[in-house]
Order: sequence, then C-alpha cells, then structure tokens
Amino acid sequence: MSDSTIPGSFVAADVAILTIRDGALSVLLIRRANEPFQGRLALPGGFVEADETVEQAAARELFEETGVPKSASRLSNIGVYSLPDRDPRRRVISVAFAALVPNPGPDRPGGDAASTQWLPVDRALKEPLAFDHVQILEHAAAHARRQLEYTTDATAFCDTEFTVAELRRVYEIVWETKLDPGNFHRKVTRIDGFLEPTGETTTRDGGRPAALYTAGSLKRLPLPLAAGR
Amino acid sequence: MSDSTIPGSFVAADVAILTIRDGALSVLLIRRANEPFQGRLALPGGFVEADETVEQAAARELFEETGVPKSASRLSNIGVYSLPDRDPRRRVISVAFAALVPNPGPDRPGGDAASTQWLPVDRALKEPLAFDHVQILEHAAAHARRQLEYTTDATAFCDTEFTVAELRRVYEIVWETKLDPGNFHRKVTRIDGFLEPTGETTTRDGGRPAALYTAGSLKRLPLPLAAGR
DNA sequence: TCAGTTATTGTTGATACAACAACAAGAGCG
DNA sequence: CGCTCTTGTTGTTGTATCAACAATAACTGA
Repeated sequence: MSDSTIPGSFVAADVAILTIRDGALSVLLIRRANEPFQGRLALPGGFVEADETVEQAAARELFEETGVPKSASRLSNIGVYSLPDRDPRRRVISVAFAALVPNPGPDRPGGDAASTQWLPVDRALKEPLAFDHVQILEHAAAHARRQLEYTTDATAFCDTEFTVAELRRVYEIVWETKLDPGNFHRKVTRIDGFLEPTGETTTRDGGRPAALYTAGSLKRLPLPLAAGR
Repeated sequence: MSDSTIPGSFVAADVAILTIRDGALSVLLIRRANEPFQGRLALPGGFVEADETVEQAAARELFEETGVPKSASRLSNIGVYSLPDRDPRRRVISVAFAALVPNPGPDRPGGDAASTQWLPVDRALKEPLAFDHVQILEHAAAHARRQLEYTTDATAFCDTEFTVAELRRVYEIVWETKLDPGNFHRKVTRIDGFLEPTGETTTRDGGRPAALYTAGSLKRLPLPLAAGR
C-alpha cells in the first residue's frame, strides 16, 4: 500500500449489448466519430463520471444507445481490461459488461441513429474493432453462453411474455444446438421460480396455442441446463 | 462517449487470499498502518502502477504478502467496487480478486510479518474491516464456493502432490458438507484431466496408503461437482 | 373435413448416482 | 506375529434422471 505515488487512470465502462436477431446472437456496435480509431466499429462505452458507479455508467450507456431501461435487461460484469497501451492516447482501464436485451425489432437504434448497428457476433468478431474490443466481445459471448447454463438469464432475450418454444430457441441459437422440444418443455416448467404462467396463450408461432409465461424470480438454476446430453 | 470531460480516478487491486487452515476457509488480512481506517483489518491491496495490468498488480500483492508466486495460485477477478464514497478521502475504484493458495503452514507471513494474519472467513466477516472489504470478502467466499463446483480450482488449495482424501476435505470444508469417500473417489478419478497420478503413495493421513496425484491440465469440469445430492 | 404445424404429455430403456457393503493395505500394540 | 484400528479403494444395488421417441391436443388455412 504505497500511498505516496498514486498514478491516476481513466476508467471507462464498455458494454456488449447482446440480443437475438434473425436467428443469430448479435451485438450492437457504433461507428466511432472521433480519434482514436476514428471510423472503426466499437462497443458502446464511456468514461465513468465522478458521481456514478461503473454499473451505473454501463446502464447509462445501455439506455443512451438502445432506450432499454436497466430493469429490462440483464447486465453483468465480464472483466477488466487494463493493458497499459490498450488506448494509444492515454491510459484507460475499461470495465466491460454484457447486457442481454430482448430483440429490439426491425431496426430502430434508440440513440444517435445512423452510427449504430446490430451485427451477428461471429461477423462482428471478424471486423477490426477499435481498441481490444474483439477480445472483450469474445469474452462477452463466452460469458453469455456459460451464463445460460447456470442462470435464468435466457429469459432476458425474450419479451416480457414468451412461450416455452421461444425460450428454447434462445438456447438453440446461443448454444448452436437442437434441443428436444418435449424434454425441454418438461425441464424448464418443472423448475420452481423459473417461469410464471400468465394463464394466456398465443398462436403467434403457429400450430397449437402455447401457454405464455413471464420470467420468475429465480436467478440461479438449481441444476445446470446442459446442452447436448 | 463524451471525450470532453474526463474525470480521473485511482484504481486499486485488492486480493482476498484464501486458503484452508485448521479445517476452515481462511483469509489473509493486514492491519492498516495508515489513514484512512488506521488500525482496522483490511484485505491486501494497492494501487495499479502505470506499467502494469490489474492482474499484475494483484499478483504483486499476493507475492509481497505471502511469497506465493502467481503460478502456484489460482487468481480470479471477482468484481469491481466503485461506490463514489467507498474511500472517504478520494475516489478509488477497486478491482477485487480471489487467490486460492495452498496451506502456508504454521505461521510464516511472507511479507511485513507482524501486521498480517490469517483468519477464518466467518470470523473475518464479523470484523469491522476497512472500506467495503466485508462485502468484497463475502463475494470472494461465495465466488470460491461456486468456483469449486464448475472448475478444478479446489486443487489450488492443496500442495503440488495430494491424495484424493485431501482434495475431498477441501470440498467438505468449503461447502460445509460431508461427502461419501467412495463415491467422491470414483467421481474425481474418472474425470479425464482432473488428476494426474504420480505413481507414489503416502500414509501421512494414516490407514491404507493413498495414491498421490498432481493437478491435471483440465480447468473446467465437464459436469459440475455437486454438494448434497 | 383434412392436412399441416406446433404444444404438451407418455413411455421406456439406458445411465448416473447415493447409500452402503466389502475388501485392501498400511500402523501400532500386545 | 496376529489382532485391531484406520483409511483408501472397489463392488453392488435400488432409485432417480434423462434422452429418445411416440402419442395426443389444439389451433390455422385450404
């Protein structure tokens, strides 16, 4: 604890805003207007202000770019990126978050319109993103995939009311697997606190009407939901 | 991304150095010599220097306090603590880590001797620790407990060579459960890459000689090791 | 009415696991 | 040396779980 030399830093919060679009896990990117990395695609982010926590800064970025209130998403810390030269100009330590949000629909970037765009994660990872954002995005995607095994976060990708099949599709897309509809249905409906039935049904996916559910209060699954077993 | 106002911060790395001592999950605490919180117990930590990452700063703290090289421990990021007033003097954002180290033996604090001490985590949590270190320690302990389910990190609490029973005791202590010796033995020895047999045996725990193992290359368990099931 | 589609529930054979029993291999002691 | 004590390791078995697949339910649209 050397209180004598105290090197100051700048702390930023960067957010990988993830959703399911057109059958693919996708991320919201912005095109940078300023140096450094002018013109490059980057994750939304900004400096942490004096009166806010890093979580609040991340939630602010999320809202500014998508209009999604923090309560309607699942925001989780995925790491700290602190290589001394990750920003060519000055030292910036970045705290990265992943935000899981429902499909925002056709195309209506909430914030500064033209400069933001959704891109499937696999394609985004091939882009020359600004800073170390390729690495951050890789970690965010891996984090989301793991998160789906142990938590109920998959519901964050769905609208407030959703069917079991819609939830199943989330897992199938993020994990890139096929899941047995019957077994999946039993599994998730049996877990107490995962899904709350609304009593309503819908036929929006065709076929027999499906019961509608909202996300329950359970956050952590008692038994992990496994892929391919 | 407001590049105009750039509020600087100080970034610190705090480390909850955990081990198994006297049958309890324990943490290394230091008694603070300076204000703020002079005289209070605190987690080891310090500011991140200009030329190092937060991980390097944490590893440096770990080595300074225990002499344990980073390679002999499992160091993992457990969160960022950034309430604006968590440090009464100036804004300090803390990146917290948990380090799992083998039992350091009777009592030989590597660093500045008299001011460091091991304390069982439950007792440490009742102390009025400096800053928000109670919260950090709570999270670190919870993190370690969860980590043991999904990863092979339990081996970090053992010496380089250890028996299956010694490993089992780690789980029993951290999870506060009893595990069936036979079933546990089968389970862990069946998992490929978890344990590497050395060919040697030991009778240091009494009874029939037990085979010695070293930690394998596997980091993440294919199936979680569950308590009470 | 019938075909098509999806939802939900049943059935079943294989598998995994917890509980417990049995056996192995040393130490200590008379 | 034989006996007991202790712990490690392997067997056995009834039960619970689960994946695979079949059957049925409830709608839409032709």
